[in-house]
Order: sequence, then structure tokens, then C-alpha cells
Amino acid sequence: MDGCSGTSEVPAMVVGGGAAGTPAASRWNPTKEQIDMLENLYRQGLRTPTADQIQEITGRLQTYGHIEGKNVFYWFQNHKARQRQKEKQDHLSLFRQYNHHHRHLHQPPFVHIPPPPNGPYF
Amino acid sequence: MDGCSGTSEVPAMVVGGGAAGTPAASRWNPTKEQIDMLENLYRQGLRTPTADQIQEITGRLQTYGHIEGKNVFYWFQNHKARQRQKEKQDHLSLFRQYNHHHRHLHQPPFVHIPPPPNGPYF
DNA sequence: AGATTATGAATGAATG
DNA sequence: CATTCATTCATAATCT
Repeated sequence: MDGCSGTSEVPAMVVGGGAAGTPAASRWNPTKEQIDMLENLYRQGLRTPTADQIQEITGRLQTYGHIEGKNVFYWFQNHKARQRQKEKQDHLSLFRQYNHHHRHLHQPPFVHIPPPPNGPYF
Repeated sequence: MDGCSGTSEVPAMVVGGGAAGTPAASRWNPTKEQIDMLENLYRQGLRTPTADQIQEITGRLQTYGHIEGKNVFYWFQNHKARQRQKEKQDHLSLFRQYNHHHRHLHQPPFVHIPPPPNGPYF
């Protein structure tokens, strides 16, 4: 939970000694096969896999290299988010004076004005 | 996929007033002290603080920086949820993805909130 | 080598 | 309490 706000960040202890053979990855680096498979799943419509699906996928991808459940989880989160962001960018750059793409943005007639959890709490 | 680089900065609807100097934090950025204290409370067994407790905690944390009740509320929600997910992920691999014996962390009726090191009180 | 880009990771906020 | 979205930070990859 640090994110990075604190400027006084203790430099993470990079695992792995000076041993040359062990890169000691600080973060997961997917192999081509893994990416290919993940993108394939995404293409097939999978957007936010459930815990079970993540488990399943992780297990299969482990044959191509080290990978954990959270990596799969983050991959889908990021991929989806950035795909969405791309679309936003596209529409922002060249605003079509014609009909703008819909994008099911269901907006209730009058949206709730974020009255934060004032409900039972404050 | 950019993310943060300043290729084409898309200024979202930053709420900040026209005032220049104000960083206009769009979202709460906890300080180290605040996080430390929150984690400490969590360690002591506090999981879902009541409205009163939230108020109390918020008041104390305000000495370290700007913070609102909803931030405290959300922090506990998120921390608990993510701690749970972590445990799930750590113990994946083998069977028993379901129905793990969860420890009953009984929440004490009143949690002692340690006063700040140099608090305004004595 | 340093700058830039792509993307993994983290977390605040919100909704169901 | 779970699930999801958005934004940001950190860093591997890549380019120049």
C-alpha cells in the first residue's frame, strides 16, 4: 500500500543475488505464448474472469512459464481498461459531427449525485 | 496505451477550481502516517468501523493531512477485501479453493485508538 | 546512454 | 461484502 505517494520510498529489495543465472524478476513478464493465449481469450469475449476461471487459466499458462493468479487478474483488468481508454481517445481526437458512436452508456434520467455513503454511516 | 506519459494529456474533468496553485487532489492521497495508523487499527482487529469509530478515526488522522470520513470508510472496505483476496491467491494451487476455515476475528466492542505521538492532547 | 513507450501492479472510489 | 472501474505509479521494453 504505498503506491508511490511517499517520496521517501524505500527501494525495493530486488530479489536475487548476484547470481547471473537468475534474473530474479521483480514483476511478471509474460511470454509470447501466454500473451497470445490471453488475447485469444479476450477476443473470445472474456472480459472479467471469475476466480475459478482465473485459476483455470493460470494453471494452463503455467506450462509456458511462471505465472500467478493475480497476473491473470491484472492482465484482464488492464487490457480491458486500456481498450476502453483507447476508444475514448479515438472519439476525443476526431469528433464526428455525424452520429457519435453509442457505447451503451446507460444514463438514468437523473443520475445520482454521488452522495457518498451518507447512508447508514455518517 | 499510454497511461501517464504526457503524449496528449487528456485533462479529465479535474475538479480543481481555476486556481492555479492548488493541486486539486482528485482523490485522497493518504500519508505514510495515516496508512500506518489505519493498518495498525486493522491489526488490532478493526474491520468494519461504525459511524462513530469512523468519525473518531477521521478526526485523529486529520492532524496528518486532509482526510474525510468516506476515505476511512472506503479504506477499511478495500483493505479487508484485498486482504481476503490475497489469502485466496496465496493458497491457491491445491484443492480447497472454497470453504477455507476462516478465522473469526472478533471485533472488540471498542477499539483503543492510540493517540498520535505528539497529539494535541497532553 | 538517456528518453520514450508499453504495460504490470496498486489502490481509491464506487456500485450491486 | 463482492465486484468493477478509473487513475496512477513503477518498471521492463524499446527507440533514438
